[in-house]
Amino acid sequence: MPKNLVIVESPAKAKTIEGYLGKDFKVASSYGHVRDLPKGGLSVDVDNGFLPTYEIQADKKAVIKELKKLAKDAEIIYLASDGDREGEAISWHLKEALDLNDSQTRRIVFHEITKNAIQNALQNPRGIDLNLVNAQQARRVLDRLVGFEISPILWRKIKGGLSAGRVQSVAVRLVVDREREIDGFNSSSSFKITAHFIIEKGKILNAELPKKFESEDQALAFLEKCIEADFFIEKLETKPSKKSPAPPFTTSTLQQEASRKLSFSVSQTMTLAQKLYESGKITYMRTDSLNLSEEAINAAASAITGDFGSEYSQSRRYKTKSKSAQEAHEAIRPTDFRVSSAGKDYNENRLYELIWKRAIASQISDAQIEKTIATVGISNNDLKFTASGEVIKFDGFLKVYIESTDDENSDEQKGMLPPLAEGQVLELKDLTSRETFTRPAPRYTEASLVKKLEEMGIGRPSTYAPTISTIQKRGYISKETREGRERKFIQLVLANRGIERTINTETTGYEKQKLFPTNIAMVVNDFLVDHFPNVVDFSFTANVEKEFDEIALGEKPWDSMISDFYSKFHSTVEETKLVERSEVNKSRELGKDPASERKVYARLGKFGPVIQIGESDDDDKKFASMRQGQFIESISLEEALDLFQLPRNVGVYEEEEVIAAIGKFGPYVKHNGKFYSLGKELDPLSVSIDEATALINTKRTADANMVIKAFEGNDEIQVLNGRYGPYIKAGKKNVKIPKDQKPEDLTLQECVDLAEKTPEKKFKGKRK
DNA sequence: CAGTGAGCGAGCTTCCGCTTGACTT
Repeated sequence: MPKNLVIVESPAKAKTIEGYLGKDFKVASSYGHVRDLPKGGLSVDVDNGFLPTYEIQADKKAVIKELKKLAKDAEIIYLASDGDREGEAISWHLKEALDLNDSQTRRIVFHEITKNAIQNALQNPRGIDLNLVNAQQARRVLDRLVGFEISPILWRKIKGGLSAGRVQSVAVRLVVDREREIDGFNSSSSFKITAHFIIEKGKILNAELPKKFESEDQALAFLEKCIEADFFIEKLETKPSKKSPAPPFTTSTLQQEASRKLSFSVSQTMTLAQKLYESGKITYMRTDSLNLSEEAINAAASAITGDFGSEYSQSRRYKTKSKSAQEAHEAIRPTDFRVSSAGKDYNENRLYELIWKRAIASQISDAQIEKTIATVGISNNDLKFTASGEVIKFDGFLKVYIESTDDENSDEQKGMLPPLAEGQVLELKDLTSRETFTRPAPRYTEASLVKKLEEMGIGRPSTYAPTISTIQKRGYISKETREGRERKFIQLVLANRGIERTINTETTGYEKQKLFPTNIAMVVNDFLVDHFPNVVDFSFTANVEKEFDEIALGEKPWDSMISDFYSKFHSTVEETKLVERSEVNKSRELGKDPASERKVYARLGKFGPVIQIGESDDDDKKFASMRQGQFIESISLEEALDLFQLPRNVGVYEEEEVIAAIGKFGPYVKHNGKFYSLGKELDPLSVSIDEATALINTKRTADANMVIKAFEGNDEIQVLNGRYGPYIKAGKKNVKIPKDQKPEDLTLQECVDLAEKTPEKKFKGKRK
């Protein structure tokens, strides 16, 4: 029987550590926090020193029972939860819940999972730091007070089930503010000049004018002057430069890169990383630390030297910039740098590879680059073109990893310039002036919102993914892909001494998986900004964090900090209860309906944003739901009136009426009881009877062709032609047909075999 | 795969931060 019990937070960690310690140690896990404020009510005694009531969480009863049993058999119990505020509190709650006495209890902390670090920690035990525990308690109580006092006001004034909180309300505010910024953005255009020069046979020099022209006339004047001009290399500069690798991943940077490079959602990244962690492939994935253990740095150096040569090895130690970082873990890295590929499936594999590359690159030498800038003079003008190129002299870390950016305007990789000499005369091939438009700040993606929150010190690595999903579940934010619209731009091209003007089109505003606020988010946000400006202030978290730090240092009692906050906060809560519902959910008057001469309003109705024609006390007032992407604050009268044209009678086909409308799944036409989706090209307001019948007929032929093969005596299994190609339908299972198989040649047995080989599909949809 | 929208009242919803599985269309 082991005489020592070590309790850590994570079971995977427990397993690893048990391997490091001898027979005298049993290592168990608490699975995170074990006690919390009860779910049901406030459970904070605001009249009595804010005394919290704690209870063992329902899902931790079994854990506590097991830990109690282990503790009874042990002489010494080491509480080894993380060394941060939350970890200290976990140790204290464990001590309370397990009824441990001081003499048998030790508190130990380690920052990396290595044999040395753990043995070192065991040699240096201490007691529980109650100041740190109190700082956590203050954090917990503050969040409960804010969340549980504001949310019920939202239920009464706006809609049931809504929520507000220190973290989520700021996240929503960021998205709402950005949407309004985009809505109010006035795009202006200017003219950018690029030139192609012929150097020698086949070699072309691309150059651009650093100055943009404000108007087409100015651009045209420049081009006209260039007809008579000579061009020459005025200056050639070569500068050595270097590039350094990015530090290894933290939770937030991993989420960002996996989003940009692999198109993973924030929660998908975390689920995959969790699997890699549990199978021992990577270190802990919820961390804000850039630190690598000495052992890891040495292991990386030896892997790099072995794979690429010693000139590629450059050990680096990174310091975490963010103040809020709590450094309880290492950065995210592979547990074994020699393994460049791991994971149980395609996506685990891709995520592992990303982590491996980033971590190993952080320990590889800088890339040495030679940058060349050529200045092209114009004989009859003081303006100059520039052309730049770079040559990689030593690739260094670029051999394995290139970081991506969110910046949509960032230059693609620059190539090498053709051989040039100062004074060299250039032959102009063509010169283009293209109208370009200024763009507003981009909408957030899940990952870029996490990045922003982290920069502001709001939220923690363990909560980024849940926060992003909460604000979507509450109906504040939706993640959408939206088609862009076409925009015309002017282009002037000078070639062969003549200038040609064309008007071309480009697509703008295409948004892929971006975050859009809903009307409810706007109403809730405005309410919070009006009445609780301090709580949704972008620096609220940073301010209270400073106070939590003071509590942790023993410089301030936790309950007086909470009391200072609460007295003002709670009186605001009481005042706010008196605010009228109609004051919070204002209806906006859009104008008059020309048909009925009645007023038109936009407001948040019981079932969502709605347009209303007629006064609220009219018996025959009319309603229409607003469409996605329409906002109460910005919808025009014209757009609003359009909504009343649906459902619309498109015409008659085969003696049956064709109706166009918008349903739950988007715009559709209905004919003879069947629905046909209109897709993105056709608008239900303008779709013609010809377009509608064409759609009905294509869908019919597709239906007729759907069954490729059926088997006699077995109606469970069929070979079908689906949207993504042929597939086998075996009961409820859909099985893709391998490329080397012809669908029409499949036998029943082959279908059965393929179906059996395919694992049950995991559910990926929304939970009810 | 709609059109809904009164007012009353009971009883429900909610926070953030630590952890994993169990569960569902």
